[in-house]
Amino acid sequence: MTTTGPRPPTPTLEQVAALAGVSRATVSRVINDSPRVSPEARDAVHAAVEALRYVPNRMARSLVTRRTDTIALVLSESNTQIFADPFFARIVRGLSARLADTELNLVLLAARGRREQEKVARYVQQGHVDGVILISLHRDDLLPDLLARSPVPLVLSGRPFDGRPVPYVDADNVGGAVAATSHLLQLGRSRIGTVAGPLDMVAGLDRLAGYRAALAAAGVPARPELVAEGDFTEAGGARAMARLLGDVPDLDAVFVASDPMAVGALRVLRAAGRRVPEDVAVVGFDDAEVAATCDPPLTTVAQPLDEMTGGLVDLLLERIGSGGAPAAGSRVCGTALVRRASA
Amino acid sequence: MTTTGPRPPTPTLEQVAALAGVSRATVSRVINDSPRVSPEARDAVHAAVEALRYVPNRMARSLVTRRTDTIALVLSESNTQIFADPFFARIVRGLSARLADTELNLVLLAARGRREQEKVARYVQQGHVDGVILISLHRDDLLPDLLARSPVPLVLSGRPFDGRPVPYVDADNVGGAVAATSHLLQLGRSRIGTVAGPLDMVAGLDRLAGYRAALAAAGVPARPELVAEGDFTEAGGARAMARLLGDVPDLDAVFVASDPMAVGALRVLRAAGRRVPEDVAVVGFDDAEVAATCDPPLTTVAQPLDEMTGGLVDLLLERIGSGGAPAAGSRVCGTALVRRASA
DNA sequence: CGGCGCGGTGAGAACGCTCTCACACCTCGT
DNA sequence: ACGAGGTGTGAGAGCGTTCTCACCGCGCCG
Repeated sequence: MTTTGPRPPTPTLEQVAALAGVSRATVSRVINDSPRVSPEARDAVHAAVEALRYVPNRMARSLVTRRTDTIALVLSESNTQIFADPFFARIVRGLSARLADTELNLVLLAARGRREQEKVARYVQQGHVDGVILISLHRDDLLPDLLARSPVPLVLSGRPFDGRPVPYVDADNVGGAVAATSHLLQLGRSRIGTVAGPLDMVAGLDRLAGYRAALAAAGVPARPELVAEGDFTEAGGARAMARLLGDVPDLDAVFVASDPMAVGALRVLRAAGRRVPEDVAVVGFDDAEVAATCDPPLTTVAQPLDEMTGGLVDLLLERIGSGGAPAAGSRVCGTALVRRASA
Repeated sequence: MTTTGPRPPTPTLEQVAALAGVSRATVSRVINDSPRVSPEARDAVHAAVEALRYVPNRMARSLVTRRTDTIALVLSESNTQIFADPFFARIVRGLSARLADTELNLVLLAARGRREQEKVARYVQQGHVDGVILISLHRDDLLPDLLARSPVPLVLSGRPFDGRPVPYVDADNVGGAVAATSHLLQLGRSRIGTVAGPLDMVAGLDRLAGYRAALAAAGVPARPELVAEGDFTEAGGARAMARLLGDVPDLDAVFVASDPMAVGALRVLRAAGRRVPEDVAVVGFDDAEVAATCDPPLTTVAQPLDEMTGGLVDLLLERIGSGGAPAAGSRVCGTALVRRASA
């Protein structure tokens, strides 16, 4: 008969020890598989664990070890757009995969708006996690400061705004944008526009800077009307493309700062009767899955995502291991132009 | 000079007490603002907390209170598609908002593949969270069983497959689909197809059942070629629509089981030269943001998301409060047809 | 044959908090 | 004037782990 009432008490180490006929210490040794245990004791303990369905209490363990074996991926976004970005999904997948055969757990914390950011900061400060990976940073984001205040190791996905001493992993956004734009120049295009990312994010800024640098290096004069700001979403890319096309009807190429935006741009170009790449050549950024499947397949700048997620985790673990040691070791990963049909 | 080395020791209650000239117990009372503390003591403690930048250690607290003030939203998905679904983003937003002015924290746990599911189950069992909300259930999902095994309260977003005694909150998918399909019938359409959701999910199944029920009630014979299965994504919707159009060229209406799929369907219809709603009337499901902005604006079935997320939280808190008490109180929320231009 | 090392074990002290008591003090009412 | 009742406080016992020690018995070398 199932009785209503308080939770059934979960078994403790003590009870396992009693059942196995050994001491708490021995059970603890078995659980953490220390070598110094006789096979008999080990078997007895395993049997008792099995019988009692014993699961260690993490709170108690963490209290003494001062580790939680959990790291947080914090997304600081005012809207929930970020979820929709395939880049984000790939980061999550990459991190999970990287942590798959470790003891470490990954939790996602979403913080939109000041109150939630403070709540997340508190969560971290209270010691729920061993380290934090912070993603999707905007210029006025409070979270880096809030988190830097606590002793919990922090690494950033993407270079921070002001040169604060927080280690990070980033793609070479400038280099990638230069490669993309140079490619369009080599194609003989001269009226090259760009759909930039949000300019309150470093990735948006850097990709725009790369675009400008490539043009400048080729001696092409900068024309402000060739730049339209997007927000990394497909809809935003479409809007920006429409603006560009309106202002510069004879546009013959465009560098779009993310693949979702490029998909939106392609749609607008087609609707406007422009052929891609004949009339307008298009290069994207990210090498998202959609880049290979859209029509026409998108020439784009690939980021080494596995290397980046791996770097993020390595950096974080290193800092955790060293007790929050020196803030060195940031990494910028090279990008590669992937040629497809659109340019 | 910043020295390399182990973490600076975080202050403890003891130290705050010493500085404030009171006992641990009093500090604890102030922290948990119990009424039985004199103003002087309260001020002294607050000052000490401030001075030491004291933050309570959650592990220690949880060890004795047996609460973590954290609940988990677990997404069980083999791919990371779910992130891209605006429905998911709205759930997260709704839950966060609902928890905003409580002490409760929300963490997201992603589990794709068996190993990650087991890892998530272990995380929950070890006592990291007070309760779990499980979302995006497929038929063969292990997680409900894995989680039901632990004493941690669980509620489902969406009705479970077999009638297991787990409380849930769901939209009236059947009713919504009936309303959508009936609407198309009332428009005088007779060759009504459907782009169904994945048939290993209850929402997919129920919406298809509603479509069939409405047709049957109207005496319209069922034609298998009028049903194409999608996967709730835009690309999947486009594929399914293309299939449908190929098999049934004289289709005059379609009920699409999610708005992202409907957007894909609209694109395919336009590419095929069909006017919406003149040639083919389209009804979606979800009332996602995109439904209002796409072209033409989408007639769709709205789910009361705030009610649903609220219900989820209420149900869970109730069970947490009662120590995992009876599995009653599941809730099915009514839906409403939102008329726009597409049908 | 006595010590020495070593593998296996258990007793007990932390870890940082909450919470139950018991106690001191300070009104009141009679 | 004296107990009853309330208010603020502190001592101390846990919560379920880990980890340091000390201990025991054994084989081995000198």
